Amino acid sequence: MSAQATPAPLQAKAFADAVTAWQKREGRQHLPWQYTGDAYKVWLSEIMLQQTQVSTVLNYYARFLDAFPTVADLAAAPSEAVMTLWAGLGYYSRARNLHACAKAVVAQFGGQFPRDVEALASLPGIGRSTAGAVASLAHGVQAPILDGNVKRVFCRYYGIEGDPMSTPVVKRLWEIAQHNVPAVEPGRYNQALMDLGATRCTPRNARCGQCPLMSTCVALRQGRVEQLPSPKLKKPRPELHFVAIWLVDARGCVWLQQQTERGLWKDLWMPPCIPVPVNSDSGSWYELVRALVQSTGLQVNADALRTALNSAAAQPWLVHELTHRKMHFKTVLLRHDGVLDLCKAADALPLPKVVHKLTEAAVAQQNTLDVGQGLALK
DNA sequence: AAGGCGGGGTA
DNA sequence: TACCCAGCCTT
Repeated sequence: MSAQATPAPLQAKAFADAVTAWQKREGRQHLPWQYTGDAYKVWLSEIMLQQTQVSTVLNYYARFLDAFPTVADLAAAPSEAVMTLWAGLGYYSRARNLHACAKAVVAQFGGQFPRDVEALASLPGIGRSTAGAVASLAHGVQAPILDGNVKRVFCRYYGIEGDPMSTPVVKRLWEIAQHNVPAVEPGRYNQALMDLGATRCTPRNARCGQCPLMSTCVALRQGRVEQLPSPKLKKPRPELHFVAIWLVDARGCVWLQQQTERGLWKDLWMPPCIPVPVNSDSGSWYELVRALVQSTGLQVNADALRTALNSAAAQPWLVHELTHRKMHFKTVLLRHDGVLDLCKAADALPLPKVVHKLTEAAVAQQNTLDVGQGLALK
């Protein structure tokens, strides 16, 4: 072998030893769910961390654990309490599955999370990767994980081309993950891979000089670190426009509806929102808004409605961006001199972030409005 | 196999 | 602005 021979990727045991030793020196050691041996804490953190960064999760995790110290507490809680604590974290099916999973753990496993990966993966909201994380991190079971961080580390270290979300690449990555996970300290090893992806093998500006795998990394040797994983093909996001009806009563309560259709923000509470063409004028909104408000039994003053619509139209669009669409809102502010039914405290309802934005827009539109008192339900 | 699903951190 | 994050479920 010549002096210039390029070193091959490490064998499984050497690979695991290298990253595990690195984790003990330089990995993350003080996250609140780490090294507790508590499957409930590991599971709760893993669900929250799906598609969500650590810094965002920390506060939600602490509040959840305070409200529901055990899986039995969570299982016994009302759905609305779970959703309200989750509100703002996004991907709300995670919260519904979280609650269903807690109930299943109590009903099927006596309140103890199973050690077996297959059993874990059969539970709501737990897929193959999360099952591997809970089994290895909480129970020391030899099980692999494959999240976004691990995919990036493997794609670079082994020089794997292709969309990392595509079926053939995912299949190969799982084979590597399965092959490399060690029998000894599998949890520490999995933690090492996640820490590497989060702190060294980052999407951009990777810190290869501080990586324990730098001497055998294919992407680094070939100068392709910034090119791998291969970029996903991006699709254009639909842009949707809505008129939000902000109907406030004499007490400052606001009319909200629970989203019952499957889809975006299901189970959460929002003011009624009417889809409108982007360049529509306020005159074309009139009949839609009038019919919607009258459907509640309230009478609508035509002049007041015209004024409110014109005021709304004069506002800039409020933009709310999601991964898969871009939404624009204008807020029509309407007053009701009486009292709307079923008033509840705002902090007892799950509201998506966009409702907080709409609240600010309504306050800005008429700064005498007090929206902090409660919410009217219809 | 493809699409839907939130919100925020980061460069 | 664009990318992407401790993915899973439904169709």
